[in-house]
Amino acid sequence: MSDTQTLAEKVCSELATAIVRGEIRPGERLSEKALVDRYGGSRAPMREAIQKLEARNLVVRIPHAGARVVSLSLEELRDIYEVRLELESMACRLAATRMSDDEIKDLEGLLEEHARSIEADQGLSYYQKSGNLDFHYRIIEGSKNNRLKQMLCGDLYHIIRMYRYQTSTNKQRPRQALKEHQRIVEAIAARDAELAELLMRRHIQVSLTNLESLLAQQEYLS
Amino acid sequence: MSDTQTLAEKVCSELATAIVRGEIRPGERLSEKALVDRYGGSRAPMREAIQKLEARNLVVRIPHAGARVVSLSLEELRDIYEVRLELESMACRLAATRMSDDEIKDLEGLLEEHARSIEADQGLSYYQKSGNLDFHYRIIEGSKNNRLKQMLCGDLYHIIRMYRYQTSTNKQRPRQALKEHQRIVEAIAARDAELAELLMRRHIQVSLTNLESLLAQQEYLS
DNA sequence: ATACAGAGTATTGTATACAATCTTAGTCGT
DNA sequence: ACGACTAAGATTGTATACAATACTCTGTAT
Repeated sequence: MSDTQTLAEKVCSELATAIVRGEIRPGERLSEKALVDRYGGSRAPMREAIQKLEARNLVVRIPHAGARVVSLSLEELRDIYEVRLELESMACRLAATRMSDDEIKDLEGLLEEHARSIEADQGLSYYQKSGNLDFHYRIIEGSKNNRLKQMLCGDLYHIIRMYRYQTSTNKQRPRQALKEHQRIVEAIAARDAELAELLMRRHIQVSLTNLESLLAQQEYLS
Repeated sequence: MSDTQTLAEKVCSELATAIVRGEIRPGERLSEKALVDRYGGSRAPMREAIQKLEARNLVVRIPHAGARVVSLSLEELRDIYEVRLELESMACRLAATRMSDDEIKDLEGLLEEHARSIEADQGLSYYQKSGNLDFHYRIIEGSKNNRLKQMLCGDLYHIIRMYRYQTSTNKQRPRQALKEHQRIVEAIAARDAELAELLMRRHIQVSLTNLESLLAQQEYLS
């Protein structure tokens, strides 16, 4: 069971990271021939890779006209954030009743690690990069709802990460974010689902609010 | 712009309805050759059709092993209902603030139609079939959130309709459901987002509660 | 009788070739 | 100068052929 991975899957995941990293820009075209030239193989696997990306909402395909990297308007981005806000709050509520004591212990340990990393003031970027995601990911895991997990991690997060430069709020408030994380975990440990949901909602709300103010500015211009 | 629809799309939508109607049963295999024999054409479009179905979560594909119609456990179904409950409640909350007065008027008209149809006691099945869906669809539309609409109508509803025999609750309570619909619309018309969300949540909750009791029974057996 | 191994078949993954559609550049007319 | 039409080129949709993998059935050994 070494490399049973299909070529289409490999190309798909490579393209996905390239898109998320911005190496391929929104609106840019993905021609099948160009992918053949770049990754080798034939058109069939490339086509399949593109379709997989379409399923992840990373590209838009128009019959006979080709595929383009998705290019979201601010309004579409607001829609996504709105849904994410709701689903992740829900996940937090469920996690408060469904996480095992051990999982909660682990989560507390993770936060302590983050705290140390911040105090050392050198893992700041670490905290930003994977730490924040890690925390949210564990909450989602804790919801014990696989469909929810699939929707949040599979569909929404790819796009959110792609446009993460919008979430400039989080950049210089790691301590504040950590505090909020801690209070969320406290609520979960207390099995207080309502409070946990509320705190998570507030925690994510800042990004959404920012986005909405951007939207408002944009409307002034038109 | 007559029949610019691609063969893969045609096969995909035909298969989708066949799956939702139960003509192709959960767990059944979808061989590419069989599809060629049934729908004509060659393997390439059939493959693409299957991939599209996978994107809709109607089939599961395993590399080198083929595709099967998705077969959900009760637990997976619970997950889906849980997410649907949350998202549709959210849609209702948003609709209360975002629907235009005209749209609300239309919605009230729709409910009056349903009422007549029920009193006549002949369109009972009509109410069940498209009427119920129509109501929920309009609320979702009213949320003005296209991503939310896509998730609910595109991904979740296909599967929910596929397993609708589970929602036996709704069968003999059209009057009750209509009442609930009316109160929801009243809340929307009053622009009371919180109440509208709460009422929708309760309205859908019965199905979820049923499912959970089924789950509980199942656990007794194991 | 059951479990395991292996060959053969069937099915999927990939490559290439052809047909249909769109895009683009250029020309013509107003 | 600008817009509509036309034709060449490029790209996608479809068909067919080959390669790689998985499934199945048979036979043997325990």
